[in-house]
Amino acid sequence: MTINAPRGTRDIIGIDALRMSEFERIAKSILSRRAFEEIRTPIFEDLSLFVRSIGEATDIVGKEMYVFEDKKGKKLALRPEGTASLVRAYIERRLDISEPAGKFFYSGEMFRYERPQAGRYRQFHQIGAELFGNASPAADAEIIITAADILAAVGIKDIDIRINSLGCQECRAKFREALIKYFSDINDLCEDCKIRLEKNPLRLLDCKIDAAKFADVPQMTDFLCVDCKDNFNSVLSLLKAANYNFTIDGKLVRGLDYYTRTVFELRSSAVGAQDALAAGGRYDNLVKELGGQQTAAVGFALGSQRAMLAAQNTSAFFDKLQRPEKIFIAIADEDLIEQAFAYSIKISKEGFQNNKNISVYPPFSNKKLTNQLKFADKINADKTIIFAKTEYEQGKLLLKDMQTKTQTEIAL
RNA sequence: GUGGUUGUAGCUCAAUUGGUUAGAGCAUCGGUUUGUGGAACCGAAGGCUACGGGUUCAAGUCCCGCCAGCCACCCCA
Repeated sequence: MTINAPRGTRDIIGIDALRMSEFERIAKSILSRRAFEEIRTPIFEDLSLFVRSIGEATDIVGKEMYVFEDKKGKKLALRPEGTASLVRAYIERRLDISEPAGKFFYSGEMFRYERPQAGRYRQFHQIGAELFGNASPAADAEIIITAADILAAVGIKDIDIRINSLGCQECRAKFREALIKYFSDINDLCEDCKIRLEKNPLRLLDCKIDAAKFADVPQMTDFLCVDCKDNFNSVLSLLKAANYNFTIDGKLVRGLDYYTRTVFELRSSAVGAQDALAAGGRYDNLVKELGGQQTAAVGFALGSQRAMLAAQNTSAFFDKLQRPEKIFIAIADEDLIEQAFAYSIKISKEGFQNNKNISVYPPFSNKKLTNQLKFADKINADKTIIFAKTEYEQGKLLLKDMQTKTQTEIAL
């Protein structure tokens, strides 16, 4: 009986692993140029952290978390997203006091028990950034732009930036009431919408079945208070000033409870229904709610596998990759195996010390030279160094260029 | 969690509609006289048809279950 990878997980191998590493490299390099610092948080946390930050009523907390008890009966959960952990660390290390304007990013695996689909996995990789202590619309704009830049840098075209404002607690409450009133007058809501009306009326705006019935639904923008409205408009002007196109989407609401004011999603038509490649927003109350100082915050999270899926134009990617020069060591005479082996170890070590971008394949015995050269081809070796008795006794090796088929002698 | 759909060799697919021993291409491995590669030719290996039941003289093919992938919903990155 063979054992398979659990549902919704996968082995990333070969070219996909390369792409993944390269994607991470590009993202980190963009983030660090915008002064975000990396932070690595635990992969599991106290269950209550997620319940309090993401919200008890959300699906993520309600039915998608991997929850378990440790040997002392402590309730823990595999992280379903990154923001909660980061905020926890920010408060725990008292960065809200010592470094209130901190800018951080993370890159790692998240876990959600969902039904898998292309671009949706139970273990998935996210890269995200959080910008603390800055309530300025410029912070919102920078976060959105940074997420868009990462996607663009890996060759994703036609990124649709959707943006909305959820307002502050006051204006959201008014909007919520108006929505409840509006929807209560509609009789033939779908089953899901009836539940949403109870749990989270904002989510009705998202419904794909009933959307047609909501032609004259109240718009959030009409309920924003003066401050929130100014703030939203400033974010939009900043995006325009930096030449980023966007669509205002009054129906955009996010599934996590902690958002305030700006929310956004970056979509691509290059994938199926799982088209949100990155998303995020402002959450000015979360740090305080989790026990820190009142601290403004805004961030995004980006789904790496989804981004990979959307990045069909992968050539741009690999153009940037500096492939190492592959060197294969062959032996024409089997009794030179020890010398050849030691030599291969030696040059790979020197390559590391001198920072030379090479990869060395040590020799193996039992094979004819013909087969060794075939193998060199298969692995796409650039050079083959052959240990041959006659030349070796003169202190020489044969260096074969696999592309040009030319062969020269080199000193041992 | 709901509905739909698919599952045959490492990969892409066949198998005359229920009928002998499940085939092919690519990939793999070996060989073509042994110190020189990509081609060509010859050969080999590789399958309890995802898994488990059932119907039938007979099941890769039909039925049920189960697992997994995909599509949409739900949700979300």
